[in-house]
Amino acid sequence: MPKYHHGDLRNTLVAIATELLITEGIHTLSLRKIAQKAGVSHNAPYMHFADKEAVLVAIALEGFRLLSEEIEAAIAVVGDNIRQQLLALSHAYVKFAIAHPNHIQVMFCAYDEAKYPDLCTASQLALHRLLTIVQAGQENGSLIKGNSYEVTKSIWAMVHGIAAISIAYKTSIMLPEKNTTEDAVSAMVNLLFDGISRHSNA
Amino acid sequence: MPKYHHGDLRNTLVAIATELLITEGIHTLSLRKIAQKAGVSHNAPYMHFADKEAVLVAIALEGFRLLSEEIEAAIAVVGDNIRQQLLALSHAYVKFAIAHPNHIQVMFCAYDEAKYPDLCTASQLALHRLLTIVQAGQENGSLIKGNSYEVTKSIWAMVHGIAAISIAYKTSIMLPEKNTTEDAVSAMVNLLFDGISRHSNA
DNA sequence: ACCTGAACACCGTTCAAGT
DNA sequence: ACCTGAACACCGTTCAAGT
Repeated sequence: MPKYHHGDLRNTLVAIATELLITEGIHTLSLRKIAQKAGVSHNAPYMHFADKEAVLVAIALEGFRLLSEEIEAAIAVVGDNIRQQLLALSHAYVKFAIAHPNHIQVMFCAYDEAKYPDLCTASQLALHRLLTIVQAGQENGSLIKGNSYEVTKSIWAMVHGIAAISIAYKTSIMLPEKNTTEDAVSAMVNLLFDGISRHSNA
Repeated sequence: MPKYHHGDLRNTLVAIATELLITEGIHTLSLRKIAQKAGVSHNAPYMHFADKEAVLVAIALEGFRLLSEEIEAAIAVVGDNIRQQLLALSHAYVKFAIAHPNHIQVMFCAYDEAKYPDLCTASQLALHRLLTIVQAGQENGSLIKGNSYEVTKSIWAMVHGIAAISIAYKTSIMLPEKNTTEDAVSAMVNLLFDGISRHSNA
C-alpha cells in the first residue's frame, strides 16, 4: 500500500523501528528486519542513518516527544495547585515508563552526547515543563526558594528512579500489590514534596 | 597459566565476562569472545549457562554484591547520625553507578524475575542496609514514623534516579560543573531528607 | 560430566555497481 | 541521490561426536 522506494523512507524506518521495539523488544530489533518490513534492501537504511545507533537515537527523540505530550495532557486536567500539578506530572512519567519500558530504555542509553546533541536538548525540553511548575511554586510561595534547577532535578530523579526500578523488577519490589500504582507513586513523591514545600510537617 | 578445561570454568567465565563488560562495554560483549579469552571452545559456556542472558544475570548478581560492599564501607566510616549515614549510602550508590555504568546497566535490565528469583532477592538484600537505617531513624525519632518500606523505596528511587540520569546524560545535565558530585548529590537528597525528617524547615 | 567441530540462521557494515 | 547484491567478519544456539 504505501509507496516506499521513494519519498520519505527515513520516517518510515523510524516508525517501523518503533513499532518493532514496542512489540518485540530491544534485543531482537535489527536493521535488517526493519529494512525488510519497509520493503527495501537490507542496507537502504544506511542512506538515512550512519549506523544502527543513529536509528535508536531517532526512536529516543520520538520518545521524548511522546513523553512531553503525555505530561502536558496530564497537567492540563488538574487545577492551578502546584502540588497537584507535580503529582500529575509524576504519575504521567511513571505510567509512560511502565507502558513503554522498551522505549524508555532506548531513551536512557548513554549515547555519545557530542555525537547526538539533539538528544540532550530533547531530554532537557521534556523536563522544561517541570521547571516551570517549580518556578511558579517558588513564586507563589508554595515551594521553598532555593535553586530551582536543584529542586527540578531532585523531582526528576525521584520519578525516574521509581520508573526504572519498577521496570527492572516488574513493579513487585517498588509498588506493593494492595495499592494502585498511583497511590504508591503519590506516597513516595509526597515525601519529597514535603521536603521542598514551605510549611511542611503538616 | 590458569588451568581451565577442568575445575571451575563457571567462575572463570563470569570473571572474564565482567572484565570485558567493564573494559569494552555491553554492546561488544559476546559469549564467543568470553570463551576465547578463557581458552575454551565457543560453546563450552553452554555447559554452565543456559544462554547469554544467564551470564548477564551472573554478572548482575556479582554487581549487587559489590554495591553492597561499597555501601557498607561508606557507612562504616561515619558516625551514628542517621542523616550522615543516609548521605554516605547515597554517595556510595551514585559513585558506584558512575564508576561502573556498564555494570549498573546489566543489573537493571528487566530480566524475567520468575526465571531468576536470585536476582530479585539480591537487589532486595542490597537495599536491606538502607531499610535498617530508616528503621533506626524512626526509632530514635529523627525520621517520621510512617511506613518504613515507603520511606526506604523513596530514597532508593531518588538515588537510583540521580545515578541513571547522570550516566545516560554524562553528568552534564544532572550534576552542575561548579560543584563536586558529592555536593550535587547532597543538595538533592537533602531535599528528600527534609521531607522525611521530624522538625524539618530548619 | 565436560568439551569440541561443524553447521544453521542470523547480525552490522562496507563496497562496487546499477538507475 | 537513492537503492541493490555480493561479500566480510562476526553473532547465539544446536547437535552429533569425542573423552
